[in-house]
Amino acid sequence: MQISTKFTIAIHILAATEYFGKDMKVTSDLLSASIGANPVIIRGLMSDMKKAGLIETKRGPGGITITKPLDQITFYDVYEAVEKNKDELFHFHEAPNPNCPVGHNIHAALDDRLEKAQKHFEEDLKNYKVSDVAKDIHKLIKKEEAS
Amino acid sequence: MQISTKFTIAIHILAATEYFGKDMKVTSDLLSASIGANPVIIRGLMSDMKKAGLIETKRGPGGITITKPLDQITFYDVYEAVEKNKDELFHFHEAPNPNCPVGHNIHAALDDRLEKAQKHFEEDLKNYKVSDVAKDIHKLIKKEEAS
DNA sequence: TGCGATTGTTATTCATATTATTACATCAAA
DNA sequence: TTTGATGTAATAATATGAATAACAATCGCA
Repeated sequence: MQISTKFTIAIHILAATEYFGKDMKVTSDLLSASIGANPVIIRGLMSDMKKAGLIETKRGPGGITITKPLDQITFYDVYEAVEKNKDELFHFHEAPNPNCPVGHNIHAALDDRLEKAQKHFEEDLKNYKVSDVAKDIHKLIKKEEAS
Repeated sequence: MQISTKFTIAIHILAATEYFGKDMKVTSDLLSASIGANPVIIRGLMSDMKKAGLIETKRGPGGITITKPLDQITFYDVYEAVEKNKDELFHFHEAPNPNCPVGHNIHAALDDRLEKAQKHFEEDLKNYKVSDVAKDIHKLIKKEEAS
């Protein structure tokens, strides 16, 4: 029961692109090295985020460009872009017995509440900006360099 | 990426026990039939909920007894009792590169925010009471019987 | 005391989802 | 047209979830 690594990897992609993008070309191979995940996974996430309008990619010359300022990208944007099965955070058991009065009605009694909880979770994700993560990384790196 | 069926099954167990408990002995086999899941799974969840103090069980004579009034059991109590890996809702990729400044600091920059989002999710689950589900089931069954 | 019923628990298998890997087509720019 | 990157499919490896079988442990009752 965990949200897949795709989510944290995608945020890592954005943060690393912001950090390295000024100085060098950011490719799936470079990101793969920073993240420690397979380049194909990175490319898949790049593709997902491209479809969601968060980044631009180019073949050949390669490299990622972030299309929106990071302070306009929330955790929810990333979550929505890359996570599968996000439509149903809760997983209902398949076959409650239709001949049992409880089994027959459990769905109706539960679904609204689960949807509400899921909605609240998603809304909360909108409160975290990727730019804040990027800022913290800059700070942490500066602190390291100073010491 | 889904919360396992354990959670909804556990709520089903409580609701069915409340509904049937007055009239008959509620065993893992009975629940298994209502829920459509294997009795061993049910027993495992019974055991988890027993440890969490939500129900009492007995061998031999068998049957579940709910030890707390249902309006004192929230979705969070159930979630906490049965869900594995609930300590880390978000799944970090294992091996960010320690030699990369971003890979090296991504954890520190992200963990607090992920913990906060997780905490909010858990807090929200405390707003839903199992008794409300049970009440709705009673209502729905009565409506069916009337028609 | 011994029997039947039920929970408690382990081990095994099966199914599904996640991640890694290989391979190669596609495309953009020099 | 060559080079270097993305895009994507197919496959394998791994992890997790769930089903199942088997049996020990326990309780109540005759």
